[in-house]
Amino acid sequence: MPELPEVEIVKQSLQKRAEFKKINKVLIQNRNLRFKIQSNLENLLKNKKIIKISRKSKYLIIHFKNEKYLIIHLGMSGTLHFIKRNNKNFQTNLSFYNSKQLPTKHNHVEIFFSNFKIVYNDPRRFGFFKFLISKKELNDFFKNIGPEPLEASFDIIYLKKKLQNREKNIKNFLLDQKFVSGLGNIYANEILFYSKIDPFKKGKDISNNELKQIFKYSKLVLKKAIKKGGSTIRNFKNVKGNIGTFQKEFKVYGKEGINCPTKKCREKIIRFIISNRSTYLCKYCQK
DNA sequence: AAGAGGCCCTGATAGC
DNA sequence: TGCTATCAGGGCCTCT
Repeated sequence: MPELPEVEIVKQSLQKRAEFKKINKVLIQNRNLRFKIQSNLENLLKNKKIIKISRKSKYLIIHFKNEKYLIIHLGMSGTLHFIKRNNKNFQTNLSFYNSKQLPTKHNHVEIFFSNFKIVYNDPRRFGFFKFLISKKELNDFFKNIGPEPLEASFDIIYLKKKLQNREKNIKNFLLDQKFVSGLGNIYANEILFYSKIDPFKKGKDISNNELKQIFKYSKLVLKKAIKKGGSTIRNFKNVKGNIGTFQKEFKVYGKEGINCPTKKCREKIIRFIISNRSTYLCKYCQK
């Protein structure tokens, strides 16, 4: 589910419920995520109090004291579920919770607090958990991650410098986390539609005016998506929490064959594949 | 070095 | 009903 706006929404609800809370116990059902979960993660997290929860691009960062961090990435299909304890006899068993909303399969990690637990579910297992033991490890982890569109360092000068003389098309640039972080396939498509730029256009061919459009709409689209609670598509049954509505505002993503939403434009949205990712555009509006 | 594509994995859906 | 093919919100790795 997660591009920057969706991870931001998850972060906000995590903050509300788990910030300043102590982890009592961790149960790992399946360690084989994108990277194998380290064998001592349960011990590392046991009895640790969460002092802060933040987000960097599509990564969640759980902060503990003495510069210890847990990175959580949701991959393509990762979700976090909050399950309240409803039984005086606290048991580390899924069946002891009112968990009708919880999927029955792929609940890989359970993090127990005194009155609730957080369950990590991920059918495709492209997500991961990684524990970092110093500020330096944290900095190193993010050293190849570029600025988010909403950060100050993402400005016209930066854009121009990065795109000039480059053969790579602008769609791939927007998906390249080293160049700009937090965007994924949905928002890259949407931003290019708003900016009226052909996704196939090479970095070196992007005009100054087009740079301004990318600058403007990458911020605008993300802000609006966050405001709408993110996008919820391909809703997994029984999953609660994914209540975003930005998918209702998609202009081109998933709209193949639909009329272009631009007033007076009579073209239909078409779909191409760029680097194995579906790319939607109006060939009349996007030049 | 830069850029494109393969691949990790499961599930939903479409078409026969 | 049951196959098969295709597609999916990410990103690391390998090849050219």
